[in-house]
Amino acid sequence: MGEKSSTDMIHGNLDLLVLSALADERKYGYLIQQSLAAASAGMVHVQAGTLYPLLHRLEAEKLVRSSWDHSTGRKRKWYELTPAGRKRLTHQADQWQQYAECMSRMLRGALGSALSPAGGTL
Amino acid sequence: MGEKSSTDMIHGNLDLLVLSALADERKYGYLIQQSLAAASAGMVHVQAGTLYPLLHRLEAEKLVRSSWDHSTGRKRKWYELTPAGRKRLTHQADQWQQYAECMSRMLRGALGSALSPAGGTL
DNA sequence: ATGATATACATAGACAGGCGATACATGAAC
DNA sequence: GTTCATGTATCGCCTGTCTATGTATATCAT
Repeated sequence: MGEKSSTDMIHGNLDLLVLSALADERKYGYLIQQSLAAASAGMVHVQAGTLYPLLHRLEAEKLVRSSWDHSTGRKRKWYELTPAGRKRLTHQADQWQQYAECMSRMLRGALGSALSPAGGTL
Repeated sequence: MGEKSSTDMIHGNLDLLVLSALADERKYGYLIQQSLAAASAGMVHVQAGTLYPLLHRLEAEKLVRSSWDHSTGRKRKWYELTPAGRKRLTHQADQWQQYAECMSRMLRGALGSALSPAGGTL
């Protein structure tokens, strides 16, 4: 019930993930969704209702730019990183790394105690 | 100023951090605040307006239990993990670890490309 | 051909977590 | 006696994510 899906931890890092998905090549929304799912081995499911507004926001912030492709039957909106977006990607990835290491350190310490609690409540 | 503070990434993991702060010994709110800041070398600043409601929520979920101490001049509300809380801590820490590794893998891949972009836009 | 499913984009409303502001009370320092 | 650190608490706001819904085309099985 109270279980939080792993996608819950994503909060605040979705920008980063989407940016990272665009690092190697331009992609359209649906493709970003698929490639994130693939790259994360199914851990990351970005909902369409989350992704598209997010993409619009990134574009408004000039971190990505888009162009429509009507040549195929299904219209696709291709997104690519702007230089600013690429810069943001590296910066934010770096920040995340620092944060993750910090968390790991803290959790390692706590888990040591968790296995042998002071109160001996177990 | 679209800069997000590192505390922004905390979203959804604050429960976990607070739980971890209580792993080794019982603490009261203000002390949790201080010890998290110390353990994270200043990276994690839990606001009072965030912490206390969170603590109440954890207690409602039976993950922690509290008791007032009026013996000193300043009244303090001491919190300690329940067995359920300890279980949640280990479980959630494990989940986080998996998630973090996943993120790291994805970012490493992306950053490789970020330094040598396909479009050569740099 | 008809209907189900996958592709593809989009918006709207609800919800929850975290933040800033504010409040109040005690103890210590000056 | 006033200022600062301690200590707990609530409220309203913002933002990010989710669910539900809507539209339209391509593909595949029946």
